[in-house]
Amino acid sequence: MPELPEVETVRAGLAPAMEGYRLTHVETRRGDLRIPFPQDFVARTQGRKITRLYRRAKYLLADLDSGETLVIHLGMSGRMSVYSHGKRRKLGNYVYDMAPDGAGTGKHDHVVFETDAPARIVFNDHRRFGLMALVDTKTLEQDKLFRAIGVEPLSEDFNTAYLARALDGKKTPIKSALLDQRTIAGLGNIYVCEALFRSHISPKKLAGAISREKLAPLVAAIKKVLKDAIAAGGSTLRDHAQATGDPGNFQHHFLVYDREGLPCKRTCKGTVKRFVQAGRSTFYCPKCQS
DNA sequence: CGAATGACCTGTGAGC
DNA sequence: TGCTCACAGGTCATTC
Repeated sequence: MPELPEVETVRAGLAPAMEGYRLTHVETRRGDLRIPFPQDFVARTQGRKITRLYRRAKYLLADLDSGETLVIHLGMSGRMSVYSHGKRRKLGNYVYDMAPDGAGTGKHDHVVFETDAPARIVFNDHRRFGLMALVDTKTLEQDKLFRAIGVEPLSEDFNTAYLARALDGKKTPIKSALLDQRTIAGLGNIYVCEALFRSHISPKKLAGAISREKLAPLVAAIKKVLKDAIAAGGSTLRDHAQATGDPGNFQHHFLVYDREGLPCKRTCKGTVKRFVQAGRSTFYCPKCQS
């Protein structure tokens, strides 16, 4: 599911039910996610207050009042769903439904948190590429999971100068370079395809061979497509849902992704092609991306 | 060293 | 109806 806009959308929907609240009950229902839970996961989370909920790259991070940070990655198919206790309830700008019978006991419901919002938060991930971990908050950025991660694309640190330096001399195609989390944090297959289309750059172009004049439009396109996607609640192809259960809407704004064989949305009269690059589908218009 | 490949896991939709 | 195949938002270990 989730690239930066989807994770950011989930974060925004979780915050009213988690931030500032206490985890009154924690249950792990299945331990074999991508990284198995620590044995004492419940002991280290239950009873703790969440002081801050934020995002780094495609990770959701919840600082606990114990000095540890709960790290959550949604993998390809992970969801975090919030259900209100007792009645449908508005918290912040979100309205949360009551839990249907059996919420949190499904086949792929791996973790259930109760908070004193009061709400039940269910982590569901049928492919189990996701993970939860606990790391020391003070040394989070040095942790194995984070120490090699590149800049946040929506920060001021991500600019033409940074990208020029990051791509300099790289002989890998630009598509692969942008997917590499060490270059930029949070881009995935959809938004790389969309950003390259929007800046007229072929995904096959070698990263180090992109002209200086094309870097500024690429940086701008990345920021714009991510912001627009966040505003739309992310893209729902199959699995992505917001914390309220609602789908995202940005899939209706794709210009190339998942449009194989359809006409290019520009006036070039080209046709969108799909091919496999580094094991992933790439969508592009050969006529107006070079 | 950097870059390419396949493995991890389940579900779904297309085609026969 | 039911089979088989291709494919899906990500990362990581292994190989060249």
